Amino acid sequence: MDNLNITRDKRTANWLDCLRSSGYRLTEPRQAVIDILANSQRALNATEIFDLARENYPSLGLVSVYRTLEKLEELELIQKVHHPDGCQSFIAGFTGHQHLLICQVCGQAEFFEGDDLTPLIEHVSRESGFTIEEHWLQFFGLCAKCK
Amino acid sequence: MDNLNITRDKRTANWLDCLRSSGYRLTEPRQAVIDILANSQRALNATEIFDLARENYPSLGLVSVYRTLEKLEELELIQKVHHPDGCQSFIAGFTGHQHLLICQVCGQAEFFEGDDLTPLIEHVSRESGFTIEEHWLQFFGLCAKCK
DNA sequence: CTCGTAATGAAAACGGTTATCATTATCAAT
DNA sequence: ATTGATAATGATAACCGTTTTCATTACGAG
Ligand SMILES: [Mn+2]
Ligand SMILES: [Mn+2]
Ligand SMILES: [Zn+2]
Ligand SMILES: [Zn+2]
Repeated sequence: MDNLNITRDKRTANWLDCLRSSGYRLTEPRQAVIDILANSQRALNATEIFDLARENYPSLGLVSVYRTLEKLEELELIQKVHHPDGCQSFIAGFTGHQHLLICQVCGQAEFFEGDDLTPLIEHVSRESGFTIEEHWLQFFGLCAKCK
Repeated sequence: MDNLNITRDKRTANWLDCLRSSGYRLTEPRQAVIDILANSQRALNATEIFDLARENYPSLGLVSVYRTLEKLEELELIQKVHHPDGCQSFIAGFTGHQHLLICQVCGQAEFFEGDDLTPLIEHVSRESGFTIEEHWLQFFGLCAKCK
């Protein structure tokens, strides 16, 4: 629990550092957005972030949420999540190549790695004549709580 | 070439049959949309279909494109394609479990199968406590023509 | 503290999609 | 073929999430 809070604060601090060292100012609206997004277990869209952040910082404007999301995505601190009912939500991203596992009920998301698609990619590549440069892989299911 | 046209006509005819046997009427606007989509090598959005279909059927309304897409998706004749710059395009779907390979330059799409994600799914499942029920897999690259 | 300017929130504009509605066209029943 | 019920259409307006505009605020280097 304590441990979790330390983790949270570290991520928030890291994001703020990252903004500062990229020449951006550390403003209250940005911190309000980051506080929400850096600690969310699931992907959130602009309106959800807006509503949650305003609980602690009621003067926040929706436009600042959009502008902050733009910056965080540009700095690769968050990434867009595609979902059957909406492709405009964001989640804190790790570094490197990872994929998402999403709960269809509560939306809780986890990253996983360990996919070795190399043989499949080579096979499809040969078969199709394509040079394959990127892949999207995403799992959907029920988290431990929801099943 | 001839062979290709026969394939095209068959798919179009099949879609029309499918509409009819589902109780829908066979109208000219619907046929205009189907003519485009049933023969496209790449995913198209509503506006693209509208522009292409109006070349042969100029009185077509954009709203009819949206309504036809709705029906075709419901009948599982087409499927939505998610893409880094837009998630509102559609492509003719095959039956069964297949994945897309998309050219990043011209958009040409091919389906592939043969992915065996079972070991990975089991591993991630054990690790996370999730029950995994669905997966999305999509490859991006350069087609033979574009590389 | 001062000052240049990045960042903000309110409001308006924008653009893709959906809803409304009077008119038309399909097709089953004559 | 003709009819008639109504599904489907296209024009128009409404909708809603996102972006742009702009006067004001507040960050932070000096
Ligand atoms: Mn991977
Ligand atoms: Mn698969
Ligand atoms: Zn859940
Ligand atoms: Zn190509």
